[in-house]
Amino acid sequence: MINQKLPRYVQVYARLKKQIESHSYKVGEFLPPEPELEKIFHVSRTTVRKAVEMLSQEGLVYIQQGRGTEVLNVTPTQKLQYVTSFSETLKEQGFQVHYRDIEAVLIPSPIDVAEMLQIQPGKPVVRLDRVAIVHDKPLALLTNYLLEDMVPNFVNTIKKMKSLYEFLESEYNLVFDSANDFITAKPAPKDESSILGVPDGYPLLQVRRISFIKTRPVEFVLLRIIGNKYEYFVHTKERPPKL
Amino acid sequence: MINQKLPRYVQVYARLKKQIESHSYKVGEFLPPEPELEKIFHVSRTTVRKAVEMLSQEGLVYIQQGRGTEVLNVTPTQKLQYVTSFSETLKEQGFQVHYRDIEAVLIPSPIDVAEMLQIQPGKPVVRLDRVAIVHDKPLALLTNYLLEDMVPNFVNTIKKMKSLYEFLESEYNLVFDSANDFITAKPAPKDESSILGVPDGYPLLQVRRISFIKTRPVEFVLLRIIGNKYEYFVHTKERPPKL
DNA sequence: AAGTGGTCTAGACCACGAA
DNA sequence: TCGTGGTCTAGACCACTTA
Repeated sequence: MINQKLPRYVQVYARLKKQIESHSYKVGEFLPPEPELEKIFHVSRTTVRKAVEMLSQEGLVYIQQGRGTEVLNVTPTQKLQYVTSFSETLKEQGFQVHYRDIEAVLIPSPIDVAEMLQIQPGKPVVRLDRVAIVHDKPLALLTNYLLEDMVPNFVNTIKKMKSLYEFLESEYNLVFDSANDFITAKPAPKDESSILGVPDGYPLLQVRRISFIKTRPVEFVLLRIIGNKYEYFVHTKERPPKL
Repeated sequence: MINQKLPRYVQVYARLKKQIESHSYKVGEFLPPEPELEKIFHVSRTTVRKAVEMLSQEGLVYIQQGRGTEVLNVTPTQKLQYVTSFSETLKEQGFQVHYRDIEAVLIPSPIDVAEMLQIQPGKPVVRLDRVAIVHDKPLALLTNYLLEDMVPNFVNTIKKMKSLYEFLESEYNLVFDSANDFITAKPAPKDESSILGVPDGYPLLQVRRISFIKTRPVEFVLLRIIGNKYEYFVHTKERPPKL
């Protein structure tokens, strides 16, 4: 076993997940009842329940009191409720992305960016501009602002990079814990439309993202995607209990 | 107590939430440690932890091993990670919405709708069209498709209705458990632009929603919102463990 | 070293769904 | 009625943060 140090409930979760994805447990069937799972994995009820709960959170199973835990069909778009980068999302959907016209500069933070990142205006940030290319055509413009002290010497090291988030993790050991996205539609201004190769005023899907490490905002992203070429997927869950 | 029948962890959750929202526990402060909470509420550790976990899921607190559980600042936009209707979302943000040109018809399901709802094409569905009005101006077009057998006699009963979801709950005892949204930007076609009062081809934020009860799709919604007049908010969380 | 949250157990009883 | 998942307890030990 590679993951000897992982908590038991994670191990149970992983093994169940593998069996679901390999169709050892087929869609529409039920998982073994919890007392069975206790015996199978030699763990307590609590541990079993936490593992199954994780599967449920991911949308892999549907738990019903009195009936059992049903295996659901996993659509590939279903997994995107976690913090992922634009390029990872596209890769999931089978598109090869690369970036052109990459440019990184160290600048004093503009007011709006400073506000988003909850820092003093003028505090240095790295601004990274890129054009996302899919099938040899521009799909989107990306502008990232990163706190300079989180990514020292960033500007000189980024020349080739497939995914920013993978780069940040490998080079700086930075992983975002959560993110807030604000999505809207807007007409493409002249400079953006010319780069993207669409008519002036063409609809763009604009995403403003603030990324957090613990509770601290460390990145602000402005994404402008050609409308009708990309869909943003969101899964929403049941409400919290009414009181 | 009104909620005598609720599980204890929900009661603990509710009381903690109330204290956070009334600033009895201030932003940046820490909740009492879990052993303290056990004593305060006279419950076991498990129960305390489940309650705190719920607060964390809602983004009200940030739990840190070895440090404590920190109270976070709650922005009003932060609560929208649950299934809500368009009008409820707008109301949260302080906008008064009402609907005009409400029209409901019983029709055989078109192919694309049938596909979304996983039913036979032609199976009867209720189609509901509305124009959402804010500040006396059109903001969005809404088209809902509902399985006919879920909402018998719907067409004759909807004349006045503030929120469809509230209506469905009170009249038919229908509450959606989850929903999938697909968001994109598209140019307004002629018929839609004239109703919305925007130029032909103006950017619209389009949301396609499939709503579920248990695992069964029961509603398909097509939302077309005037770009730049509305922001769709999404909070994404940490990833599941790497295996 | 002390105190926090994280994991885990064994066992009990309750609530719901199907037969 | 029986078997399922849901709630809850008391207690133990581990892992992390801070001092």
